[in-house]
Amino acid sequence: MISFTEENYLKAIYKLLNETNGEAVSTNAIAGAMNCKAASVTDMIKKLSVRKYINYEKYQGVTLTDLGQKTALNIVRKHRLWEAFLVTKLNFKWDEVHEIAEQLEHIDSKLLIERLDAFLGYPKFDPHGDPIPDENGKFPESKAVLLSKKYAGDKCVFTGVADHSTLFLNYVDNIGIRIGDPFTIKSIQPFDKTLKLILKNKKQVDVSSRAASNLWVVDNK
Amino acid sequence: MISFTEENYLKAIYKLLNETNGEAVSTNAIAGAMNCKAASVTDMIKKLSVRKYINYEKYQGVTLTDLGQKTALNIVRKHRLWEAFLVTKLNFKWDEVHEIAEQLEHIDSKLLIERLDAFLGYPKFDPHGDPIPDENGKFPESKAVLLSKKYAGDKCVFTGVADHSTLFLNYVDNIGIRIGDPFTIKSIQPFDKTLKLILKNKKQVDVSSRAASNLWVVDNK
DNA sequence: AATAAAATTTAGACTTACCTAAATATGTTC
DNA sequence: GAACATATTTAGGTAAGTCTAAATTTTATT
Ligand SMILES: [Mn+2]
Ligand SMILES: [Mn+2]
Ligand SMILES: [Mn+2]
Ligand SMILES: [Mn+2]
Repeated sequence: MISFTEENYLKAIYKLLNETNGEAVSTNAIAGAMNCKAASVTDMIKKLSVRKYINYEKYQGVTLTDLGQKTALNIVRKHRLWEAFLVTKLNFKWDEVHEIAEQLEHIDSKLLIERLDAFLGYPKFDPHGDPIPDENGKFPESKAVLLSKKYAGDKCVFTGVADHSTLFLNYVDNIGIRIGDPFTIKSIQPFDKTLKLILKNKKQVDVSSRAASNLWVVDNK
Repeated sequence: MISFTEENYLKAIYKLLNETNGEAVSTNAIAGAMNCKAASVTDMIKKLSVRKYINYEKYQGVTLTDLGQKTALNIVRKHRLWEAFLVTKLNFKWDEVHEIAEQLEHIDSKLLIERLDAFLGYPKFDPHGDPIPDENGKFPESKAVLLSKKYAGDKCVFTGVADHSTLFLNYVDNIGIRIGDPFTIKSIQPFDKTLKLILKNKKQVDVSSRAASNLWVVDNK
């Protein structure tokens, strides 16, 4: 049996490995993510290593084994399915679901997740546009790129956020775009790269370069 | 903050107090319910007593304080709402939900439970016919009595089970009665008190005295 | 290559929730 | 009301997960 704490470490290591593009994750980085001290991390990674969830050599950081990756992806899957449930069935806002999903992701029942997935209609993305891996850990295809990479005249569909903070989510709410909404880039201010967007309701909004680099979009047609 | 373990102790004490009709619950009884040793119970009840969840005097057993009762009822509420969710929304059978609800009952979010309750249409009873207390710990009215107390000729509606074991739940499934079903007691065998029931589909079934004392019913008209 | 700085590990401790074995209190029987 | 049986508590210990402080290794700088 795997404990909540072990699951949280694996999830943290999984996320950090994404940021390092697969480079071994440092003890300090894990301590930062887990909000604990490096000494505690050393204890835990020794244990996870013995249990074959991670590859670990003293002073060299860690990577996930296949078992560790599979386990981490299952937690990510559960987290995102529960977030989808909270938003689509229980009318939560997308900035209210993360904390609750942090708890629900540890519920241990394969059947429950199968049934929940079916109940939700096998969603491919969560309320923040994050892809939901299937039971084998496979992610859905996605051609999303950051809005900051696009050009004036491009027609896009808003598909997700890279920043999950309440501050940013509220900012996006206020702009008036929702996941799935199409828009056109009217112009990009040469000086500071502020984008002027035309939304589907014809309204125009300015989006800072900083904000644009936290918005995922796909081409529209 | 209250731990999962503390919550489980309070729930166990709550259930045992029901069985003793309010008489102080013994250390051994709690150990039996919690599947642990009496010495562990003594440790825990000292702690729960310090935290004002229970009334405890050495060697005299325990009762719940108002805080303890309120806390226990909230766990019962969550347990039963989650069971209702699993059965009515995720198509679980009534004998499959208890273990999962044992986990879900510890999820900590007032808003989640409010939303879940609304999503389910404010159910008053769970899939086993057990009453769901409201957010103030108040139970719905119920006039249910055990089938074993009824007489030949009585018309009843089946409202719940007193025994939650898979064995008994499957037995009830096989008899062919479901919660909410009406039936008439055709006769009661004088020798062993076996009841002969006439179901709504005209089928007749025999129900042993033992089974009848685990079936809750209300009068039908 | 030597030294300084930063990262990591080790050592020793604390808390929670559990255990066994021993001590003590309660209750039951004669 | 002794003596025995049973229930409960106390004493001392373990494992998980955390901490601080000290030791060690790696990395960066001169
Ligand atoms: Mn989240
Ligand atoms: Mn998400
Ligand atoms: Mn149950
Ligand atoms: Mn139930």
